[in-house]
Amino acid sequence: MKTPKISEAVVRRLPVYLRFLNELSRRNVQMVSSQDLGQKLDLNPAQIRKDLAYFGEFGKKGIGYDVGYLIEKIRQILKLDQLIPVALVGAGNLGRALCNYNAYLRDNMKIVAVFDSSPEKIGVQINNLTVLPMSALVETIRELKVRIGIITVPAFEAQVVANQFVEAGVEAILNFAPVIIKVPSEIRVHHADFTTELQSLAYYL
Amino acid sequence: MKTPKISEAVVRRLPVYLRFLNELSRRNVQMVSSQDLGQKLDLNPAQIRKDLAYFGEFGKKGIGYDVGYLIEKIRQILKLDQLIPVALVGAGNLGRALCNYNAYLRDNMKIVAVFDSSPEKIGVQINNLTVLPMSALVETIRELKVRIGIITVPAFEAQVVANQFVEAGVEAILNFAPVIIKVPSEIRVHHADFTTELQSLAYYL
DNA sequence: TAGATTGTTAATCGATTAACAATC
DNA sequence: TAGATTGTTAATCGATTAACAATC
Repeated sequence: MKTPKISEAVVRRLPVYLRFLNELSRRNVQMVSSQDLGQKLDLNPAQIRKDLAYFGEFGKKGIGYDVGYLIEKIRQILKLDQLIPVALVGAGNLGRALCNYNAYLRDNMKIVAVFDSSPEKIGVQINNLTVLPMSALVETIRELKVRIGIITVPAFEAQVVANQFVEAGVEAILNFAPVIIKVPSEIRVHHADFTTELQSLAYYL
Repeated sequence: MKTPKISEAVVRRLPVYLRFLNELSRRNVQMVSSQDLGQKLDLNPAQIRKDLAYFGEFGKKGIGYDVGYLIEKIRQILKLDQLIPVALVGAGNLGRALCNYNAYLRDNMKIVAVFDSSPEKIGVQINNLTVLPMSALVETIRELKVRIGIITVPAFEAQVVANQFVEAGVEAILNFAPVIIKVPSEIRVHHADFTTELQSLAYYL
């Protein structure tokens, strides 16, 4: 489990593997080959084998991969074998959608705090969480040991929220606002903006 | 405006350029250099120049790019100079969030129809659209000349919805469901699943 | 003119794919 | 044993970056 420069492309595929493996597990499938995986996930089998081989020898030659064992290993790699507290800022439609999405509960990620800047949102209940004011952000995040912050505020507020996350000691940020946010290099930011997604799709019409 | 094999990476950056150029335009900035852009967007200036050069000579040597002109050109490239009707299936939290997101209205994309399979959702008003039953999907999409379909249903329903989109003649699909959907190769699919996004982020903790 | 910045070619870097020995 | 599939090296492919002549 050392890190000999794993590319981002590899890391992004791991959750996709995990998701499908979980489905196989639910269907009580015991073993799976890189060929099977490749077919279902539209990926080259050699690539899948190579991706996994970065982290260890998880398969059996001539047989394939044990589904349960591989799930366990990928969860370890992604650090999903521990509870990861997440905070979200922006209790709008998107924010509420993410809160209600409990799919990641199974994978040990949990939104433990929700914040908003507008007074009429504060105190509102979302999925047994009470929306807190921005003034409570830094302290609450420190108390709850939040490691990942999600930003679902309008673009013009995103950088301010990011700054607060950084101040509070968050290690990674998932930004849904349509703007590039700047943070110190030791903090990881992923951008998940669906307007750019939709616009790039238009190119192929 | 011919297509000498433009890579997906290039196409994905164009909306990011466009977004920032729009902001410059709002601020009445006339000209911008690849250096400026690169700094703001965390990209290599040479890459930006190369990306744009695939589509034409939009800049002026020694000067930079005219903001308004570049906006116009990128909008043409992305086909955002015409109205693009979009349909959405799945009137849950995420679906409603996307409907309310009117940011893409400015960019000529418009959600013109919303569908859901559960009876209690049908007839509900979302942003002056009435949620329609799945049985109306194919006919409505053909009538409204919908070109892009958005899927915000649970994973187990996503493939069925995709099949209906294909039958109705949609040209591209944006899938938010956490599952790989299979469509004929002439139809473009982008996956925008934030659970995989969040999980890959955990790797970097 | 001098300084700046593009468009483009060449060099570098990195990621994907093919191939195959090892082995279950 | 024969067939299948991994782990891994080598080959290929593609994308990013550097460099610089052209030129505003």
